Amino acid sequence: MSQHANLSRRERQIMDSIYARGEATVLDIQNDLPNAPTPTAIRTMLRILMEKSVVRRHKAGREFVYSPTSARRPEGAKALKHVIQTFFEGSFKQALAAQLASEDETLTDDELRDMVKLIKAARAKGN
Amino acid sequence: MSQHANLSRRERQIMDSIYARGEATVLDIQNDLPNAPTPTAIRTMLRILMEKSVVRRHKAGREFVYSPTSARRPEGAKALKHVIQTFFEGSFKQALAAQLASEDETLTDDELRDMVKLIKAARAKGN
DNA sequence: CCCGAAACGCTAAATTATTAGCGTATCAAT
DNA sequence: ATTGATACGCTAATAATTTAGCGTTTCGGG
Repeated sequence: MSQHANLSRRERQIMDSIYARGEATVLDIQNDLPNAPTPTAIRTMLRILMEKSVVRRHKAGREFVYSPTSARRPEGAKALKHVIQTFFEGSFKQALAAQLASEDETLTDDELRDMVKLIKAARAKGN
Repeated sequence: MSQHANLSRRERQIMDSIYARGEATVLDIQNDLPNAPTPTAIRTMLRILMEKSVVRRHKAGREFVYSPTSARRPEGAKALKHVIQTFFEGSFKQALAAQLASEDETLTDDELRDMVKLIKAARAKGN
């Protein structure tokens, strides 16, 4: 199971921030968090997350930069799968339909065209 | 923002169970939860979730059946969007690519064909 | 009608999560 | 070298979550 699922609310929010950015400083994270606490509080969470081995860090100048220990794509795939399982009866197709029906259309025509290509390539490969 | 994001870990797990099933009894939920606590504990969480107005319930025979107050699809769309934002740089296309690349191929050829149709229809409509 | 099984709610206890306080270290500019 | 600004970690407090205990209710079968 994705480690993500076992994290507390704050821990997850912090991981979301780090994943969305690729890597992040304490201040980056503070900017992303809803009802952000003090930097010190965030550092405490980060220390815990390090103890759990879900983040690591390196020094950049005077400050630390935090990044996930698990690569983004695999984690994303798991998260995606979970959402599809929970809300779309396990059907990616339904998720796609929902996205296409979404009001705030974020998909450009170019992207749609690319997606068709991706799918066709997958079908070809599947044969 | 999706209410989902503000819930505690257990609350979220419970909501996931209810959403995945459409509706659920206490025992259903207990079956779904990792490290499931006693039914009484689950009832407490459900009571809290009711106070937060995220679930409602109705009686079926001797027991209660719980269901979400927010419809599944809109919630799913929000959850999906969040995952895409967090792990795929906001690009649904990338999420699709990840899914297609996924080892455990859950997408049948039929589904892929349908997806192409959906996309084409969306493009046509977009013009 | 009475009993046992199964479900329930309330409430208090225990565990976790979340936060801030406070003293220390680092760095750059004077 | 001293000062000021910024970042840090440890630790203890506060707050929230999570859990189980216990008495009550409900329902079906004897």
